[in-house]
Amino acid sequence: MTVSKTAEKSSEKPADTAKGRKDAAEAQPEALQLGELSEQLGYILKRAQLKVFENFLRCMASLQLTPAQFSVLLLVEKNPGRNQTEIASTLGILRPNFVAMLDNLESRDLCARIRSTNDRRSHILVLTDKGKAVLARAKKLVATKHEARLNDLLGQANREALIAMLSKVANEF
Amino acid sequence: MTVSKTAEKSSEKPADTAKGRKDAAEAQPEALQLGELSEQLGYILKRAQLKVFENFLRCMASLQLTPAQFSVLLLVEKNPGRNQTEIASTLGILRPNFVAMLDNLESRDLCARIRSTNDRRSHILVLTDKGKAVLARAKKLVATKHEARLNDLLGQANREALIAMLSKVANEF
DNA sequence: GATATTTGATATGGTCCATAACAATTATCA
DNA sequence: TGATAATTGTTATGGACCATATCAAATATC
Repeated sequence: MTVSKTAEKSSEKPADTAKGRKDAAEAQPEALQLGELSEQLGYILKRAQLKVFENFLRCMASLQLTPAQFSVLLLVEKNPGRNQTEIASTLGILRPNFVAMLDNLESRDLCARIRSTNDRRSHILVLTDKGKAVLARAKKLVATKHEARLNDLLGQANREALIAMLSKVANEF
Repeated sequence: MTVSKTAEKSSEKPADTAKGRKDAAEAQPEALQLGELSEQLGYILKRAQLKVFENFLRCMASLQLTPAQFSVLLLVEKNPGRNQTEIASTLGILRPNFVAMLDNLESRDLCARIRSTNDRRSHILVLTDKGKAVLARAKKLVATKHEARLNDLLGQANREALIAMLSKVANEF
């Protein structure tokens, strides 16, 4: 389905620099027909997902949190005392790829790895005080600037219906 | 929001090999609490998108078409006589990245680049006969095996509502 | 006709995802 | 108990996808 993440650079200049144009009569850029593409589930899903992630990053610019990082902080907060493998696998992150991610969060003093006394192989993950504070601010930004945008766009009822249907697709498709 | 594409390997073995467990009483894997994550738009969107792409690839296994390749074939069919830049930009693909993609499709004799006589810089894209035939079969597979699955899951009305809302998000978020 | 722009292409780097392999630690069980 | 298997975090590595700079050929602009 394609749809890159190039984002806002839709080059809103008149685009009058098209080619096939002799008179001043036909000056349209002759937009392409999307055709059946505009009803393809995967195509629309990916476009929507890219737009949502873009907006998320803009809303979180002041905290410098990516969607993935935000999800890690949320999950660690809700599940204290879990190790890397448990957190990573719940999020669908492979353990090897989770290492660098945690290195990042830990270097920013947002979370910490603690050697478990029960099983000295594993690292228990916890949020630092700063991590808790940042997550609290992040939640507010997400709620007021990000999720609220869905209400403005779809309305409360439709927003809930959308989330419900997407969950169903994510779980049962 | 994370959610890798590791797919089906959810390791459905009893997972009884957990740690904190002395008696046979408490043998649950103690699933993590998703908490607010399960209502995060981006998280669910990405999960749903990965599932849909997975299913798309399975449905198209016999034709070896990725979602991106399918979208290119669809767009070229609906817009004959367009060049690489036009097709690529409509799909949100950057021109440099579109080259290898076309090399692939052309090597499989699904589409062809034709030097334009009007503007000898550009390559007009067309589907080959084989490309048209493959696309026709692909459409049928997508309709019967892929998109039909949404109806089975949500019902016709909800399916249309979901597509409409996702389009709105993709265009106006 | 000199300069700028466009098109397809190459080279390159970044990010994310996936697999193999390893040391340290723990579990299994003969 | 002790040999073997499994688990945890980690490193190394490769692939797929995305983005930028740059280039030659062709065209547009002035």
